[in-house]
This record gives sequence, structure tokens and C-alpha cells, in this order.
Amino acid sequence: MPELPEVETIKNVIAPQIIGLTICDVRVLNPQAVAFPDADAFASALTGQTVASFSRRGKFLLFHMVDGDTVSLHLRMTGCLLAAPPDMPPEKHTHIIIRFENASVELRYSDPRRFGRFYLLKQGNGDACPAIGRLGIEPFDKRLSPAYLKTAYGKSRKPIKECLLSQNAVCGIGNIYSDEILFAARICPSLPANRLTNEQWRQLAKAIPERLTFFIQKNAVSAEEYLAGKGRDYRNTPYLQVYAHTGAPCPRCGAALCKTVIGGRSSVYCPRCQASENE
DNA sequence: CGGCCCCTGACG
DNA sequence: CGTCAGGGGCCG
Repeated sequence: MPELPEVETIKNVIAPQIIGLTICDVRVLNPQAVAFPDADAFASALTGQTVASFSRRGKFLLFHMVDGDTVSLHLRMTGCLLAAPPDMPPEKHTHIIIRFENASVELRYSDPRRFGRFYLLKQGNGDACPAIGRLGIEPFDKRLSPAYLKTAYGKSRKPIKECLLSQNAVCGIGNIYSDEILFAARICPSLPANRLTNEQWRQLAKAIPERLTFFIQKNAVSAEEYLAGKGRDYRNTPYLQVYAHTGAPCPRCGAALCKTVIGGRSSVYCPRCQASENE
């Protein structure tokens, strides 16, 4: 489900409800949901720990414990984290329930496709989740510049969209927002990265933080709304300009939006505004 | 690198 | 019934 703006939304909703609480029970209903260590060790290591803070790194949501341990969660396609009253019926496909002392809510992780994973990173052992170590800079990092992007991607013949989806230079961008970013920057998603002009690198460096910031703001919901939507309906789709709008008129020029497949992912773009000048 | 895998559910 | 879905890892 979530890309960076959604993970940010989830963090913002969950954090104020959970910070300061002490875990009294961790129920792992599906051991597959815990990548490291095994489910039993995960549960026993967390029991008794107090949640200090939350953060986000790329599409990972991080729970920081007072003792220095960190729980890392990647929701992949359909993962869902919900702070729910214990008497509310659990979601179908609930894999993990975390209960807290004297709390009005419990944390539930549900995930129909079971792609999402929890990791427990003991103090000083970040290697348990190597994917985090491979992440590039955050999209809001001051180092993100046209020159940074050109250096990172500019020698590749891969379509620029594939570069944006790889998490190794800039992290957090997924299939929806890569299309939105490339539309804003007026760059054809299939354009090989080594053929972008300096002006296009400049547009891209501008569009990445601008679009993600925009969608974080548009996706913001209250805890009540988030709970009512079962932790799933939190993307404000009316603000998407191209994704899921195949065939609709381009919001900028009116041409019919096209759909194609790039790197195995469906991709929507405007054939006029995002024309590949090299074809 | 491309292709396949992990999974369930929605939709045509 | 087949196809597709917001993600990423792994294999040859």
C-alpha cells in the first residue's frame, strides 16, 4: 500500500497514541510477519519495553524503544497498522497484536498479501535489516540537487522511472508518486536516465520534494478518520494527476493520458507534456 | 538485468 | 476464469 507519504501519515496518526506506553504483550499470530529474529524472540524481547518515539526512513516505519532497541516495519503492498480499541473486532489477516499497559488502544498489524515484515534491531545491530542500510538519501535531504541526481542516475541507460523506484540514491518513492513526480517535471518515464538534460535534472530535483510534500499534506487525517477507514482509506486520490487516470485528459494540456509498462510496473503519463524528445 | 517469487482480493 | 495491484528479494 504505502509509499513515503502514506508511511508518514501512518506515523503521524499512530505516534501520539503510542508514545510513552509500555508493551505488556506481543501476540504473533503469523510468524512469517517477523523477519528477524524469530517470532518468539521478537515477542519476548519487546515485552516490557517502553515506546520512546517513531520515525520514518524511506518506506520503513521505525519504533524506537527507550532502551535503545528499534522495531522496523515495512508494509510493502498491503500492510496496515492500526491503533484500535481492544473491543473492536480485529481485521481479517491480522498477524501481530501489540498490547500496552493501561492503554485504551492496542496496535494491530494486518496484511492480506503477507508481504510486509517486522524486524527487531537490537541496539547497535542495524545489520538485521540490510535494506535500511542500502537506502539513499531522504527526498527532503538538503543534498538532493540536480547534480546529485545526475551523478547518481545519469550514467544509467535505464528508464528514469526505474531509477526513481530503486531506493538506493533517493528513497521512499514508489509507483504512484514516481508517475506524479515525472508528470510534474514533464519527463517521459521511459526516457533513459543518461539522456536527461540538465534542465530536466533540475525539474526532477524540484519535483521530488515538492510533490511528496504536497501529498503528505493532502493525505493528512485525524486519528478518528484513520480508525474509521480501518487504516486503509488514507490516500486522497482526487489529487493524483496521472496515476489511475489512463485515458483521461491531461490536467495540463488535455491530451489523453497513456499507460505503459516500465520495469514491470504500470506507468501513466501524458504523451504530449512528457514527450520523449529523443524519439 | 529480466524473470520469477511471495500472497489475497478486486474486477473484467 | 485470467489479469492486475501501491514492494522488494533472489535466482540464474
